[in-house]
Order: sequence, then structure tokens, then C-alpha cells
Amino acid sequence: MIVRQAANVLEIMEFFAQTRKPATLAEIADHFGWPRSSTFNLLATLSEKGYLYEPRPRAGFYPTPRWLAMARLISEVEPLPPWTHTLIADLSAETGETASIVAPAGVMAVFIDVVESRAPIRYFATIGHRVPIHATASGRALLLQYSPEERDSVYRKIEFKQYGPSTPISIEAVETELRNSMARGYCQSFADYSRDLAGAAIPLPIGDRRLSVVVAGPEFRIGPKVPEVAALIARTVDRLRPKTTA
Amino acid sequence: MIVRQAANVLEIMEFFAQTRKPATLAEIADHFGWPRSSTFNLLATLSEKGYLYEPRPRAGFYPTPRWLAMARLISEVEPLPPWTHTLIADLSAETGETASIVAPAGVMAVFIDVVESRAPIRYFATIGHRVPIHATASGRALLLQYSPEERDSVYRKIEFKQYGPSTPISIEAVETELRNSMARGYCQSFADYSRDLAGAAIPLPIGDRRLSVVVAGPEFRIGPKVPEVAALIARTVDRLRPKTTA
DNA sequence: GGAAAATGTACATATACGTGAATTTATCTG
DNA sequence: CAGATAAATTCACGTATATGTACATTTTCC
Repeated sequence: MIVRQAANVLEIMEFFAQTRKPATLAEIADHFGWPRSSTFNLLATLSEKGYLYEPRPRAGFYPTPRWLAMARLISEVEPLPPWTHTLIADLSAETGETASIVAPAGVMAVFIDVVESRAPIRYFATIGHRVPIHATASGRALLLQYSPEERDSVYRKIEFKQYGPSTPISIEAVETELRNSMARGYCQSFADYSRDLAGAAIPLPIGDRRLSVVVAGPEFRIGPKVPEVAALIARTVDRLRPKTTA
Repeated sequence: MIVRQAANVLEIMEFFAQTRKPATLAEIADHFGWPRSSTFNLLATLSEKGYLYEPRPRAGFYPTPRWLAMARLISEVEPLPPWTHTLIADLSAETGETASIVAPAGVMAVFIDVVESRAPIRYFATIGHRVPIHATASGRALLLQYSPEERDSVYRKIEFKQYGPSTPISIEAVETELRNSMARGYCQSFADYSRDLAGAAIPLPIGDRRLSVVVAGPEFRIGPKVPEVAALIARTVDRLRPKTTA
């Protein structure tokens, strides 16, 4: 079950992150198609908790810096080492595609850092973006770091859906693809999950954290170059990863 | 009406900001005394939206960097000029008390930047902290920047409560105190709102934004020094505020 | 290795909560 | 400055939703 008002809080914040300016109750209500009264209650709750204020009289609400203060506290724990951002920045620059660091979240894989391609046609992903762990290059690069038992436990929770023609729709299909990836030296996906999307990924264990790095873009552009891109990822990781850390 | 599940989202995030480590469903449920099933729904919602993930298998949930990315986007609009943070940092260092930048939010005043005292007994305030605009030094320093009509409009919404012995409990009392503050050159409060708390504040208009700066601490310590502290605030603002900006 | 304890998930039901209509307050316009 | 219009706020009701209970799964401990 999805908790509606919890989701609404996130939507409001995303709204402010997009518009980047104060908004009145009416504007917010109209934007989402919410009743004024419900919007009123939500805004009152967020204000009362100190997360919204009114920068100038009658100009509407805007989030307080409290969000930032809280997010900083939360994210300064185990931050990603700085070189991982350099990694995806370099990869994106050299390939012209979108590069990301990915972490596991149950049966999904979450993008925890992203550098987007600047190409007009590109893979649009943001931090927090989620994809099925078994049907994506980045996800499978995570699964490669699991023990067989751990993989089993994940498999049992997966609902296998035919997202695209090549989506693995059984445990055996996933395991086969993992074996192929091992042999190949990297993970790949050709529209396994998203139409027209291809990508290459490799595992990126950091400390005891299981991450992966992926470069993805439109199939027509990146498809033929997947092996080179994979080699580039590996080389770039070698170059940037501090030697002392395993 | 307070929207429970909206508030719960904030509570969860604050919880993570405090503990700074992943937490399992059970831990979160127990901590808040929420039913497991409800907690499950909330966590599922936050996860589905890409705001929580599971850094390592079976180790529980933790917020994704998406919070940080969103908060950054939101807060990089009209950020406070850097010298305002220097201002409260200097004030806190020199006085040993807590110094803050405050903004209006209806009948309340919100702390939008805070440098805390390091004294064991101190005014504990965080960004997002809210106090009544009419019953605090910082709030009245905001009201001084309003037109009489705007003040009236605020007054009509205030519920006058006797927070302490000196709380102004009528519009006239507030207006009188504002006139005194004008004459005095700064705003002050002696336990008008919080027991044992005294403070000095002055208006701090920046561009078209109405802010104030306040230094506050325990009455026994800061009380006798309020005039000096007020003078220090004024001097420090003069020193730090760029001359070009009015 | 097997039983017990803890954790995670599903579902029906009663109730807290979101909503539409009404009221009040603010803003615009001639 | 009034009258009109729009926005903000309140409130009582009916329904969407949080919860208690039951079941499944995983982990711990002996």
C-alpha cells in the first residue's frame, strides 16, 4: 500500500526543487489538482514542523534550509569517496552518455550518483531513480557481488515481467546472464528493461558496500560500442581507485 | 488539522539525521511506537519514490542521496549571502551564546541559520525552529520592518497567550514594545516566550527580504549584558555587510 | 541441525482523515 | 472607497486508509 500523504510530501518538495521559487497555496493546489483544503492541511503540517516558511508576506511558501541541514547530516555518513564522482564525470565526458553509481535496494537498484549526458537524446536518470536489479546491467553488476544464497533470497521476491524482448523472465535466465557477464568481464543490457536503452556496467565494491558503475544511453548510439565502453569503465576505475583500498 | 503521515515522513528523516545509520523496519516501528504494518507501508512508499534504500542486505534502510540533491536544488535559490553566516559565527564566538538569522512565517518566526553556543547550558535552537513573532526579540525585529497595515494583518491571526510573566498579551502591548525597541535601537526579550531565556535582536533587511539577527542565551548569563550584546550585533553587522547593498 | 524468536508481509475492518461546501479574509478594479 | 472577485480557512461527513491479527520468512541460539 502506498501512503498517499507521505508521497505528497515528496511531491511538494520535488515541485519546489523544480520551480525554485515560492508558491502560494492556490498554485500548489492547482498544480497537483489537489483540493484547496487538503493542500492547506499539508502546508500547515509542513510549516508547523519548520520545513516551510513564507519568505515575504503574501508571496507564498518555500522550504526552509532545514531540509538542507537534515540532508547534510544524513549524507555525511559514509559518503561516497570523491573519486567515484570523478569516475562518472570522466566516463560521461568521454562517452557523451549518462554515467551513474548504483546501489542495491531489495529487488531494485537505486542510482545514488549520476552525471547526465549533455546530448539532446539521452538517458534521463536522477539520483534516487530505481530499476529492477535483475533486468539491468547495473543491477546485475550488483548481483554478481552476492553469494548464491543471497541471490536466491532476492530472486524469490522478484516478480518477473517481460519489460522488453530480451528481459530475463526466470531465475535460470538471470543466472545464465550472470555467468555470461562473468565470462565477458562486464554486464550489459540491451533494452532488457527500458525501451531503446543499452548500457554497460561493472561491479564496484567499496569497503563492504556493494555498488556498481554503469554507462547507459540510447541503443542506436551506445549499442555497438558497449564492449569499448565497458573497457573504458574498467580502465577508468583502475586509474582513479586508490591503490590501498581493495 | 495535522496530516499524520506527512509528519511521519519528517519524523523518520529526523530519526535518520540523529542516528546516522541504517535502521530496520522493526527498529523504526519500535522507536516511534508505530505498528509494524503501518511502518511497512511508510517505508515502502519512501523506498518506491527513491528516497530510501538498503545499503547492504538485511542491514535496514537508509535515505538515498536524493534528499541531499533535492535540498541543494531548493536551497541554492536566494541563498543567504555568506557574510550572514560569518556574522552569527562571529557573534556566537564573541558572546559565547547562540546566534541566529530569523525569517517570518505568518505569526511565527523561523530560524533559517543558527550557530550554537558551546556552553553546557545554552539556548538550544536548530534551523527550522519556530517561535511566536510577537513574543520574541527576533520576531519583533521582523515586525519592525512591516508596514502598520501588514502588522495589523498579522496581529489579527495571533492567539495571545501568556507564555511568561512579561509576554505581551495584546496588540497594544506589542505595539508599545515595538515603539520602545525603536527608541532603544534594538529588540530584547526576557523570558517573553521561553522560560529563563533572554535575547537581543536587530532587523536585518537583505534585498527585499526581511530578516533579523538574534543572540540569545540563559537569562542569568546574558540578561545584564543585553545592551552590550545589542551594540556588538550592530557593530558586527556594520563591519560585515557589504557597503554596496543597502 | 532443529526449534524458537524475531522480522517482514498480507488482508479485512473500524476509524481517522481528506474532501466539498460554506464562511471568512484579502485583493483587485472602476 | 465600495463592490466584486479571488484566496484562505473552517467544519461535518463519508470514504480511503492505518491498524490488529494472522501468516510467512529469516535469523538466532542451543
